[in-house]
Amino acid sequence: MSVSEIRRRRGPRRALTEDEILDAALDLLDEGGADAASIRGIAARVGVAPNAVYTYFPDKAAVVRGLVERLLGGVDHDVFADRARPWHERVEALALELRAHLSAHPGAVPLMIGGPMDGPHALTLNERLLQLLADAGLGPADAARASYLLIVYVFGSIALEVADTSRPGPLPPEAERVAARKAAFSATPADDFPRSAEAAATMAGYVSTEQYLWGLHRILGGIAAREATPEELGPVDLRDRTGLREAHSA
Amino acid sequence: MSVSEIRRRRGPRRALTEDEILDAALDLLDEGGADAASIRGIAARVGVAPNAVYTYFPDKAAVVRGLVERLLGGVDHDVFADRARPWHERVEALALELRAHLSAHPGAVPLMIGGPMDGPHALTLNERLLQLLADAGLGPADAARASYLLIVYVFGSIALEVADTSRPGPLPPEAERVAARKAAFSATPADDFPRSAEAAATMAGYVSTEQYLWGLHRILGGIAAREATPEELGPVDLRDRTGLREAHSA
DNA sequence: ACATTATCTGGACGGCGTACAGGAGCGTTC
DNA sequence: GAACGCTCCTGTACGCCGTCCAGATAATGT
Repeated sequence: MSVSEIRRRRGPRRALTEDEILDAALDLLDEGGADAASIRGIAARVGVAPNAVYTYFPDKAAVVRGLVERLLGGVDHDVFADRARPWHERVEALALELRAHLSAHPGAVPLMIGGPMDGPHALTLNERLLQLLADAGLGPADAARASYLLIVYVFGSIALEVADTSRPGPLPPEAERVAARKAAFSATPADDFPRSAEAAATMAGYVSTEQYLWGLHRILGGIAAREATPEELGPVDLRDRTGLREAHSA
Repeated sequence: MSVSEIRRRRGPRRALTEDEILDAALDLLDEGGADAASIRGIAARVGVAPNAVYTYFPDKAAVVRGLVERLLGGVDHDVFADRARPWHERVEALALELRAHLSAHPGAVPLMIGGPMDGPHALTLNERLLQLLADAGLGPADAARASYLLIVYVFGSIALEVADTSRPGPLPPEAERVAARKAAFSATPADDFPRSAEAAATMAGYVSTEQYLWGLHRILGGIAAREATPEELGPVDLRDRTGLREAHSA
């Protein structure tokens, strides 16, 4: 301490740091959901006027980007760094670590999928995953597609889970969520949706982490099978209407 | 036409219908993104005062729910209804139909994953998918988990894709999106992220629909393998920190 | 000491979702 | 047919949001 920081700026000393602002934003996010993390709320929490925040971030989107970056930076890389373990165990460890880490701040999940994740921490995470898949013996193309698949599953799964319990505040414990889900689904008319009702009754015995891992294991199995027999993509009728709309122009 | 509708309400005739409001909301969504679909904007487009909308919907969330329901209701069920075809082809047809349908309104994707999809059309879709998986020979529990896995993949994949090109308006054609992606990724410093850069270079040759199908095929393969050898879930270290937080209370 | 520049403030603008009160249209009931 | 009562739409307003502008203040470079 007491190390006098060299100050390059000319004006008065800053009252805060970017990190303090992100801390306040994260607290508000955890307490009151995404709506509570407003510029004015953040400013009030750190004790400055609302527009003082614009000294540190150019606009709210930058604050959100910083928040996402901070959260992704907190992911523990050690739990899947051991290259001696089988690759699917390492992927599973990564998936569980990410899930645990992101579920601790459910309000941030919509912010993540709301914009591109291209910050340095996001890229680092992607890089680690690609390295992991390369260790597993996948070629560059398959590794890239497999990482995309895994990322979609991990983030999509958490996003859907958060969406189902979208009240602000921390996620309730898993048992409670399962119970609420059971109640909600069993309220669906079994006459109109017999299989949904049956599925609800069956699924109620499974905690959602187990369900999460089931899907992850199917994906890992599919990737492993692809690795074993790398046949080409079958003849598929690509009917991407999105691309067709502006065809024949230009 | 000219069928005089019986009017049960006592007051003056309604100037609009719920559908007109949803039409206007969808138009605004397509033109200007999620932000443009405001209550005031919708009201202006249909030519009423902003609060007149509250005659038809109790609040904005209800409008959004109606919008999501309308979009899900527009999914063509015929493309995967043929029970004579192999089940994985039917799932693929469903996935492609959903992708094409939702990509036509990218602004709506954040609205879908922003809240639970529990409307009648959403349940119908889930019901069809469960039926499809039951036709494939999966038991109720596996069918439920497999449908969850597929739904996560389809919606998560579209959501991430939309997030990467989050400017309002319709999605650009696929070739353009791939080019933009290539440019963005190749701008990542190859020194810090060598594998990401390599992946970007490799992936640039693949259109995103192909990538989408690659992941889908891995999932289908994983499900099929599970169907063939239904071994139990392996011994997995469940470390759900979410559930642990409130343990030992109550 | 002076000029320069970064920082924070009060105030304001336009937009949002939405609540409240009032007036006008229309079916119901005497 | 006239009065009633319900329904719809409007004007207005409140509190919130993100963000900009002008001004005061504090620190640095010269």
